[in-house]
Amino acid sequence: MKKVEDYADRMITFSKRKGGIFKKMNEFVAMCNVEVAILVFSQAGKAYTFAYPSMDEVAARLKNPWGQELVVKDDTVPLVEAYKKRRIQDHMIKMEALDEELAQDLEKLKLLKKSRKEKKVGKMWWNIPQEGLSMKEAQRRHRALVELHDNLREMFISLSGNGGASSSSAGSWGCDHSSGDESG
Amino acid sequence: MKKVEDYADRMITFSKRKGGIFKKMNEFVAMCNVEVAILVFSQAGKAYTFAYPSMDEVAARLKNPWGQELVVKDDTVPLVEAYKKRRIQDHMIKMEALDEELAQDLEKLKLLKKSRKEKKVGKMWWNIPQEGLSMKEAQRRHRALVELHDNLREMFISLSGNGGASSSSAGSWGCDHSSGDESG
DNA sequence: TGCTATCGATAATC
DNA sequence: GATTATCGATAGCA
Repeated sequence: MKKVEDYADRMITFSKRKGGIFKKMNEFVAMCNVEVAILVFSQAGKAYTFAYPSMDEVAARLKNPWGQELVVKDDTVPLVEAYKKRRIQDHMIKMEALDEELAQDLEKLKLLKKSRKEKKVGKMWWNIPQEGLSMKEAQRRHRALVELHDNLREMFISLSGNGGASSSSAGSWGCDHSSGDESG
Repeated sequence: MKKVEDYADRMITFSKRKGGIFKKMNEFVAMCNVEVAILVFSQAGKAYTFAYPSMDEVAARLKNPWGQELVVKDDTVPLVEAYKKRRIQDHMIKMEALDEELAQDLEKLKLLKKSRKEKKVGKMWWNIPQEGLSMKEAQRRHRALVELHDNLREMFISLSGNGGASSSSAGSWGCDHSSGDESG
């Protein structure tokens, strides 16, 4: 959609649409029982807010969420299929190589877990940057974990006989990210 | 407007409407050159946000409007702060959960390696699934891992510098509850 | 601002 | 999750 070039027209459009949006928000809030806070700045620097029940309440909800449960989808299905035994010889060889890598992964992960468990997670989450857990370390940690899972992946792929290639480091799977999903 | 009583129906409505709002907000932002931040809590206590250009930018605008013509409530600033903290906490919780899963994986792998040295290799392969490691599970975990990493990366960027990487167009939606507040 | 044709969003249904 | 009829939102105008 195109930007409204004329300033006066844009203000009119802004006014109208803002009304529509706020009205719509009222409907949504009424229908779905959510709490919401909206903050809008027009080009004039004027602020408009919409909040239910109130800005304070919504902010408080952030600090004290009543549903702290993290939802992890589990599509795990009871295994599975017949494995192609004739490939076993090949896979055994690969497994030998995996042994070494796994040993390394184990060490990496141990260190990572150890250093983090010593600090209570709940108490330091906003101190992370100060704690020295830098971006670099996060990346290193990620790499270690991904390596481990890549090894796992290849192992399973080989075992189940599905085609599969890459083995290096970065995630090569389908990595769709859905930010928020509630109706699953 | 009536509240949707049935939970399942409400979730569907929520899903659809959040899409609509998301789209509409994009139009709004594009047409009228406004800055906007939306924060919504679903009934599950899950937070969804829409921000343009970013939460930080909008929050900053509160402190530094080039035309401070309007009196703005003070509680909107803690709102953004709380929002940041909440996001970090969510990620840490996810990380904890992942740790548990990874620890389990590691145990199983240890057993695998161990028993492989003791027994003859040939017997182990098709027993892996029964050991509790499934392909789907590994995939799921890997996806979670990659997603987590993305979140962490964003988190660190947001915390360390004021990079201001926003959810700009994609990101979040939400809806629910009644009544509202309009200033304008 | 109020009115209206048009367009888009949604609810219902599959 | 997709399709569609209906209803609401909006752009354009006075």
